[in-house]
Order: sequence, then structure tokens, then C-alpha cells
Amino acid sequence: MTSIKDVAAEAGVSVATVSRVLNEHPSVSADARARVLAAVAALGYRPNAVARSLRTDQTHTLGLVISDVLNPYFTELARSVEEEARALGYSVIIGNADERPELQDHHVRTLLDRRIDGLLVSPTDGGSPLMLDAARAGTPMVFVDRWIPGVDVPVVRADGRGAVRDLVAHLHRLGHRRLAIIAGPAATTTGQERVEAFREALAECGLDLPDRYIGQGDFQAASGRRATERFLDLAEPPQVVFAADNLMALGALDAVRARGLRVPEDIALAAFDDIPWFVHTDPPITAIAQPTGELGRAAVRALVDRIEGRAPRSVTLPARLVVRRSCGESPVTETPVTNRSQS
Amino acid sequence: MTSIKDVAAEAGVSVATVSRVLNEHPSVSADARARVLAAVAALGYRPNAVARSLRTDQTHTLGLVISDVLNPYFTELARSVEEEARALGYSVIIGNADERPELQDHHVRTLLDRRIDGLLVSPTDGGSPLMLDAARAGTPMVFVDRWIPGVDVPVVRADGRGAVRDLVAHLHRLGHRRLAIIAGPAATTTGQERVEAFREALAECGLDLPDRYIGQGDFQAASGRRATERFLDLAEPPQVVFAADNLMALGALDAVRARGLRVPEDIALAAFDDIPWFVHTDPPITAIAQPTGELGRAAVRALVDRIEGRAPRSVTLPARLVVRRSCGESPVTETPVTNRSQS
DNA sequence: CGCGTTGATGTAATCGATTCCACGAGGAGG
DNA sequence: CCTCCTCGTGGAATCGATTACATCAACGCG
Repeated sequence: MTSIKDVAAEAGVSVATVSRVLNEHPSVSADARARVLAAVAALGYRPNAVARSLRTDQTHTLGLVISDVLNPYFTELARSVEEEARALGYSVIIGNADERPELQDHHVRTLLDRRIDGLLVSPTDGGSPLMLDAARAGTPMVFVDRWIPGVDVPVVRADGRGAVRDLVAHLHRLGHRRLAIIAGPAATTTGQERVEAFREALAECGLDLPDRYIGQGDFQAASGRRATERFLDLAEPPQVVFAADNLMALGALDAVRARGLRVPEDIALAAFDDIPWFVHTDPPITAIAQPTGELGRAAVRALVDRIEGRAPRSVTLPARLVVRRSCGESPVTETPVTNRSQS
Repeated sequence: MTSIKDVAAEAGVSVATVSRVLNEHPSVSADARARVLAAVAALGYRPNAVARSLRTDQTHTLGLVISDVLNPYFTELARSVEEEARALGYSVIIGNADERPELQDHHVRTLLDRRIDGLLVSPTDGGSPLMLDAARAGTPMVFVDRWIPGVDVPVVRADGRGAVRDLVAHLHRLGHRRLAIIAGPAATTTGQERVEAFREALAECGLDLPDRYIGQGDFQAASGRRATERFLDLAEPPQVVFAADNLMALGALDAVRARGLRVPEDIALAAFDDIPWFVHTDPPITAIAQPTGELGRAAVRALVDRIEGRAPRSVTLPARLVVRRSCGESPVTETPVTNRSQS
């Protein structure tokens, strides 16, 4: 590989001058600049980002640790994160935790070893010492989607309370009274919050949420299948299953189908997270849509603010209900029935 | 951040000794080793990967440039690549080209600047000078899924010929005679090959593929929608639409649905690439499944072979047909009808 | 008992950039 | 005409690791 020295020799100047040209330092003569640029072009020189990072202590790289790449929600999040980061001059390294805390730790560790400028995390658990130490030690960090309570790190997330209330009202209006939920892991905030929001919304309708109607899932399809089978085995099965993410909804659909039951005639289904495929499933699935792209972009902006010395802000955006046919009754349109969520 | 110097001071040895302990160099006394390890633990020291890379000229990092992260096929590919790479001691940096050559170039450039040890590419086009030069200059490289003819780079891919033949035979048996295809970009090998395979298979059944039954797509959903609309506008629309990837199939489904037509009664649909959602669409979609995980793992192994001085091998794995209901007639089971593909 | 070998360790060069500092030339101001 | 800035430039230190080479002690062997 050609280095700055080769360029300096070719242009007949010192490495310092080459560096100045490359970094657009003002005091370089037009003549020297031209010669350096010519040498760069002639040699096809590209600066070594590794050496540059070592010297400047900046990598212009963000780390993104997500819970599961195979989940379309996180894929879209990752995409918007990369897009915004690129626009701001940063690269992104994605680590896939696969909902496994030890894998999450592995990625956080390697990202820190690489001296990334900042870390975007959607925590899989309550936070390992490693991550907490890093936050405390001053590594720029922002939580996105999920967060860890009691840690002084900005959070960018969607608030699903309003949309869940809309969903429950919708279900109640359709005559459903026995509603069940497949929850996410209790160690995640989204795992807990969605159950809480659901319980509160039920209470507003005068319904309660018995333990047997709470299935324990882990945000993966297989757990959705298992939880749904358990519901169907109950003496009095629920009339509705609400899956706390899209993969568990897929599993639930599997389970219902395997018993030869129909949605929504035999049992209704709804999901948190909306994805393009939900329009074409049989039946189309009623879901709560998060402003995923906005979340990703806001998270990057907050993190870059923090990195570049500005004060980062936490952001909460509303989610909204998208009614389709999986809960019964044909909706008039594809558009959301209402959007009561507060910002 | 604490550096190797701090550790040396704390342990009362030189930096060379610390480095030797960390790299498991044999000639270090048990006593020194213990003191260094204690100092490392006490200070919470972690080696700076940037400095290490500069010195050793290895980053233990692979670059993966894929055409579209939002495509579940590539997501799964990316996941298996990361998994295998991690098992072999490498990290992966993913670049999403979004089917745009200039974005692909951007990612290749930044990855090369970072001095990744090797590059895995699924090219979006015929290959920019940048990529071709890198390959020629000796950057370890492997093509996965798609490739660029005439370049001396190993290729890991699936061969869909057998499966396409099975598909066409299946369609012919069901009585379909007017078959159309939504092709991918002509600049990609997969874009061309799938059309060719389809044409050949049709010929074997005594059918031909008129130009009006070839829709030009770009592997994105919107193009699938447009192409399908054009088919439906024909005086004699096709009886079957075969989409060359899963996203265009989604678009095709949109278009068919928007006209109030039914699949498969009014028009049959099949897709290249199988994804979990195809089981639950309405109707379940007949597709050609690639051994995605195997492809990703084989690609990483080939690339690492190349990096570590062993001879890399090209790999071609067979794809297989998965029959569902979208082409008519209820299949007996979920399992493939046949698997005639050659390896 | 002396010499060569082996093992443990430290010193310093090195990777490829950035940047502080010194220096010389040229222009402005008194 | 002298002094003082400013501008352009090069030399050299630096970032945090790895590693070639030198050094020194201890040990084995004839």
C-alpha cells in the first residue's frame, strides 16, 4: 500500500505538507497543493484510516448493537441509522446480539476495543457491568428502542401507550373480552412496558389481565408459537392474542394454523411492530406501527451531538395503531383508525 | 484510556513484557506473567485494536457489501456471515448498497480505507473500477450470491437451474401455458441467469418466453408492482408471474390485490428466494429456496482461506423448489416436490 | 573452570498518519 | 533600512501497540 511518504516523495514535499493538503489546512501554497494532488492521483493514494485514528483518537465510527437482525423492525432501524450516520460523516458497525446477553457483551467489547466514537444500544438485558462501566467512564452512548433504567444515557424510543389503548378499545368494540398477551423478556423495557400498557388499557375498559393470559416470550418466533399453544390449551382460551413483537406474531400464526383454527373467526391476532408483510398475510394483521426510521435518525443525531460536544436529548415518538382484518370486522381503509398517542 | 504503558508501570515490567504476556509469547516468567495479568485486571486494561492493527497490518475484520439489507434474503446471509466470521476470530462490517452502484462504491472505499483483511461482495452492477482494481491489486475478495464475470475472484453462490426447471414443470403440469417473469437488473448475474434458466426450462416444455412477458425489475418491491401492472394491462395477460426475488413478489402481490384479482385463481405467483413469511401470505407462496446460511458460511471460509494463505475454492450449492398454493392445486405437504439440482 | 546455549527481559525502531515548533522568506509599517 | 508579522514549509514527536536486537544471568558440558 502506498503511504503518505510515497506521496511526499512523488510530489517533492514533506509529509507534513501532504497531510496539510489532505486536511485542507489553509497555509499551503497553490503550487504545493497542486503537486500533492497530482501525486495522490498518480499513485492512487488513499489515507490509512487506521493510522489516522490512532493519531487523532477518533474513528468516525459508531457502534450499533441490536437485539436481532432477523427481525425486520431492527433491520429497518439499522438501515436508517446507517443512512443518517453516513450523512453526518460516520460509518456504522452493526453487532447482532441475537437476544443473547453474552453475545451482546461480545459485541460491545469488540466495538470498544476498536475505539468507536460512540455506541447505540438496544439492550437485550438489564445491562452487563461492561456496558454500565463504559457508560460511566464516559463512552458516548445512546439507548434506542429499549433502555436500562437508572443509567444516565439518553433514550430514543417510541411510546406505545396511546396506540395500545387504541388497540384495546378497538378490540373491546368488536366484542372481545378475553384478551391475552405474549410478552417479551422481563429484562427488557419493551418487554415490560407493553404488558403494562396493555394491562392499563384493559383496566380502562373494565377488563383485567389474569396471569394465565400472559405468555412469556423472548421476542423470537418459536416462543410465540409455544405461548399460543399454551393459550389454546386453556379450558377457556382467550379470544385475542396480542404479540409484543412481529416475530412472536408469526409464531402465533403458525400455532393457530397448526390447530386448523382460523383468524379472526376462531381467535383474533394483533402485533406490536408493523412490517410490510403484515399487509399480505392471511389475514392481514392489525399492528402497532413505530416510526422506525425517525427513531434511528433521532438516535444518531443524539449520539453525534454527544460525541461532538453538544448536549444530547432523549426523544420519545408516538406509535400508532394500524387496523387490518386479523381482529375481525373489515376496516374501511388501510389507514390508522386514530392516533391518540402523546409525544 | 489506559495503555500498555500504564500496565507496564503498574506491573513493574517493560511494555515488551506486557505485550508478550498478552500475545502468549512463550518466554515470559511465571512471575512476570502473574504480575502483568494482575495489573491488567486492576486497571481494566483492554488493548487498543487500532494501534495493534497499524503495527501488524491486520484488522481481523471482513467487509461485507450487500445489495439490500431490507431484503430478508440478504439479512439472513449477513447473519450467517457474521456468525461464521466470529467463529473464525473475525469481525464483520456490513455495507448496504441499496442496489445503488455509487453507494456500493462508497462502502467499498471506506472498507478499504479501514484496511479490512478481506471483502465479501454481492455486486450491484458490473463492477466499478475501484472494486476491479482492488481485486487486481490483491485485496482478498470473494463474491457471494452475485458475481462479476471475467474477474479472478472465487464465487460462492446457489445454482437455481434445477429448481427453476422443477418450477416450470410444476406450472406446466397445472395447465399454465403463458408464463411471465419479473427479471432483476441485467447488470447483475442473478438478474440475467434467472431469466435464462426460466427461458430454457420453458423451452424444454415446448413453451417460449416472448418479450412482453419479461418485466424489467430492480429487485425492489415497487418495480415488482409496476411490472405486474404492465402484465395485467396486456391484451392477453400471463397466467403465471414468476418474480426473480422475494421483494418483487411482494410488489406483484400488491398489484394483483389492488386490481381485486385473486391468487392463484386469476393469476398464479411464484418467487425466487424463500422467506419465512411466504408460509403465511395469502395464499402461501411457492418459492425457490436457497441454502442461504450455507452460502454465507462457505463464503467466509473461502475468504478466510484466501486471507490466511490457503487456496480458496468457489462453491456452488443447489437451490430447491418449495411448492405452496400460489400456483394453484393444494400440495400434499410443505416439503419440496423434488430436488433435481446438480451441485 | 571456562565457554556456549538458553531463557527472560529491556531498549528502541516501526507502522502511517497528525501536529507542534522552528526557520527562512517576503511584506508591511515606522 | 530595520523590525516584526505572516505565511509556507520541513523536522521531529506522538499515538499504542509489536518485535528485532542487545543484554545479562544461569546452566550444562567437556
